[in-house]
Amino acid sequence: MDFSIGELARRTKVKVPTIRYYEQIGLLLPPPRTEGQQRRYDKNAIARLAFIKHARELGFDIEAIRALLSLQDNPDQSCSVADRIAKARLAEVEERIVSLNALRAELRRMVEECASGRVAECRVIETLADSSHGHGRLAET
Amino acid sequence: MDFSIGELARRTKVKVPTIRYYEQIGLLLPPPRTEGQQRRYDKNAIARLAFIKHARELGFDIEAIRALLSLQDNPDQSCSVADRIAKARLAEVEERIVSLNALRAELRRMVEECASGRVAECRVIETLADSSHGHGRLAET
DNA sequence: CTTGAACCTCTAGTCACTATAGAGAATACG
DNA sequence: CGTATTCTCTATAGTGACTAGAGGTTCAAG
Repeated sequence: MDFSIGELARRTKVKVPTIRYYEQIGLLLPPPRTEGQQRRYDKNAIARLAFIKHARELGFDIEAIRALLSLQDNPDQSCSVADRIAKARLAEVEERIVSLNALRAELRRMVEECASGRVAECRVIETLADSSHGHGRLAET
Repeated sequence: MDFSIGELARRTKVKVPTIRYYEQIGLLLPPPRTEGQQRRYDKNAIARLAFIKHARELGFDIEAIRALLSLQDNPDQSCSVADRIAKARLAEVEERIVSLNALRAELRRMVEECASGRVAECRVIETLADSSHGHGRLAET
């Protein structure tokens, strides 16, 4: 019925050091320990960790997840906070897609125009050296 | 003809500490100093820093930029290395766009289905808690 | 009982900066 | 020339979300 951190890692596909890290920053409660101080988990831990994992995959940051978890723990509250967090994340993602599309366009142009000759006439290098590019923060990746 | 680090920062829109950082990691050569040990730059520094800035905006990492700069410094080499670096970056960006599109779809579904009632029946929280989601690393943002 | 995989804590490293502190240098104005 | 303001200097630490490593302990199988 209860199992080790390695088993939890296997079942959730979250790495062992990451689980310990989540405990350290307070996303996971410290579980009971064996006499030898090894952590023992139950299926509630799987559910909570799966929640965290899924939220991370969707790009929510730790603070957002902390808020979402506390909502999950208090199901009588209004869900407007959850809604707001999700909408904010959606807006970020949409903005990001726009700038990555611009990025892709410029990279494609660069690559297509490269004649694979000498650097002296390379469009890749030339494009980078060209200072007439006004875009703000395109990348951040 | 020569100017301070603050002036270079203003002209390239790269922050002063970032310029010093680039010097520290060897992307920019240490410039001459005044008697009082303040850095003095010329227009070559503007060009090089603009190159770096543009490459960063396109999401090239420091190591890639180091390679691109060394190509720029030796224009007789083949440009196939530059081509390869740019293509690799393009591939990264395209992969990223694909996963962000999947992300956007899931977030939209979440947000649309949220009836803004109690958390107990909130689709946002429910979706996150649902462990039947097999996508690998979607986000990383 | 012995082996060896899995576990423990703690510290430091990743990336590309950004922030802060405390001190000295340069410039504008009166 | 004095002084006030702004700029610059170095050095160190912090960011987010982990990941890697050292060095030691515990557990379960055989």
